[in-house]
Amino acid sequence: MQRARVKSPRQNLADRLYQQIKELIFNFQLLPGEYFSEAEIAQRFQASRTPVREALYRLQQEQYVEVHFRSGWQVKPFDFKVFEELYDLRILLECSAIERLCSLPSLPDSLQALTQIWCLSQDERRADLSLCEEDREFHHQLLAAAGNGEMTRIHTEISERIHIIRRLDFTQPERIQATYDEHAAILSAIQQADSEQAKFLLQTHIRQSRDEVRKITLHRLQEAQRQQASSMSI
Amino acid sequence: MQRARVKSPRQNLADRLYQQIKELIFNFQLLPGEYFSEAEIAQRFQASRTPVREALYRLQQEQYVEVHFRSGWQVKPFDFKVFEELYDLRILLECSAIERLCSLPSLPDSLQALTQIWCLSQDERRADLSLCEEDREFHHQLLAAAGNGEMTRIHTEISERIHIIRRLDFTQPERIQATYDEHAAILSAIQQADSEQAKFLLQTHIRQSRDEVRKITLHRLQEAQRQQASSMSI
DNA sequence: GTATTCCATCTTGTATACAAGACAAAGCAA
DNA sequence: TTGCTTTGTCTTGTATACAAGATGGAATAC
Repeated sequence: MQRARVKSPRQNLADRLYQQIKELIFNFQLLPGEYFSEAEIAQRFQASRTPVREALYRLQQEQYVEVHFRSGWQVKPFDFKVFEELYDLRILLECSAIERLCSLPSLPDSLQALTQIWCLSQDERRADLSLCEEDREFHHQLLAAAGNGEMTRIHTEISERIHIIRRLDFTQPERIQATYDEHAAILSAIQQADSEQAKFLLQTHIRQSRDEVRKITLHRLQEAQRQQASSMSI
Repeated sequence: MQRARVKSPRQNLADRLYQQIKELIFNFQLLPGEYFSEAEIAQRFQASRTPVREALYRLQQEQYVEVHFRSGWQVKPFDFKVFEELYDLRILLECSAIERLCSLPSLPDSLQALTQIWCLSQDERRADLSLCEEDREFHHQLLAAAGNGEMTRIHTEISERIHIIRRLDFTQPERIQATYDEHAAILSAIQQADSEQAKFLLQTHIRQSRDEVRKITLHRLQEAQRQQASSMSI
């Protein structure tokens, strides 16, 4: 008979590398479309190729990078069509969550907590970049509260993938104010169990974000690439 | 300047092992909850641990197995709650695909082709187990025709996970007849661009499949485990 | 008999060695 | 110059060696 066994008590080197390589990509230190080798990464982080490969294969499965047979790795080039698809998938998942939430007899506590963060008067609101994380948390909590673990897992995964461009949008003050307004309105509709209204608001909210991102991304991307280029020439 | 590079021209050993280990799980040669080690797998397939590990980590990301820190691997135990969640996610994705399809001016050719497979008279119908694959293909084509590649990718992934229990259901003749009828009705509704009717039929179809599976799985699972046990004792 | 400690064994995690093939630049022929 | 061949270097794919720690049973103390 088997005993219960520990479930990875500490973080592997491979896990750390996974995070660190992902950060390289998100910070545009590895640019979309750029080629690199396992040895480069291993040297940069003072590790051997084995855990680097493990991290890279994980990133490959999550669609961030791609391996070419004996010819190195490549950061997946930006594909705006894919981002649009991911946004649509997000809308689908979150609308489904809203429908579920509105059919519940009472709201879960986790959603009540969201009110304290988002339903604020103008002068109580924050405007720093950490709000981008709060925003992700808002949408994540919608899914989590709806109670379907698999949907939540998928939603988290695609939110993470969208994050790389979504972040670029979160520096504009008027967008931040709009986010506060829209989140508050969505929560209010859910509290009134008005499923149709909540879904409409959410769709508008996400589509707006999607359109904003579509507008600014090319510009910001070039900016990020220039920054990267100049920092490398120092 | 970088050249175009080949994209894995042949199948890796790791890829093959991934398939083979997955088959072990699907055939219940590795039972849900069972512990095993990398070395066992490596020896069984006459390979080294490296590609085995790569395959296992991939299976771990897809939720089939789990690694325990320095204490071996485990096939994830059956969790019926998860299967229910996956079924609900499938319904959501396929209903979304149907809505999209019904809004198109004309049906894609790939859907027309499905009619030839499913809209058959009683005596033209087949009844072998290969229909299980056709069934997956049917639902896959719905997603593919709707045109959202990411939704299709996710749908394929969860269909694969459901397949392990879905297969057990596909031996009952009356279930096969019902599948023919229901697929034909769904296609017909889509052809008439009757989104609501198609969605209703599809939901009923998938929920029925889910409920059937729920009923028989425990029985069949024990059967499969007995078979496995007896083949091992020979 | 029971609980505890210790140790041999087994497992994964990581590093390294080697093999097979892709790539690119140099050399060469026309 | 242009195109082809060759060859050396680089990259991933796979095998193996070693390290750190988990597990389980035997030995021990009581």
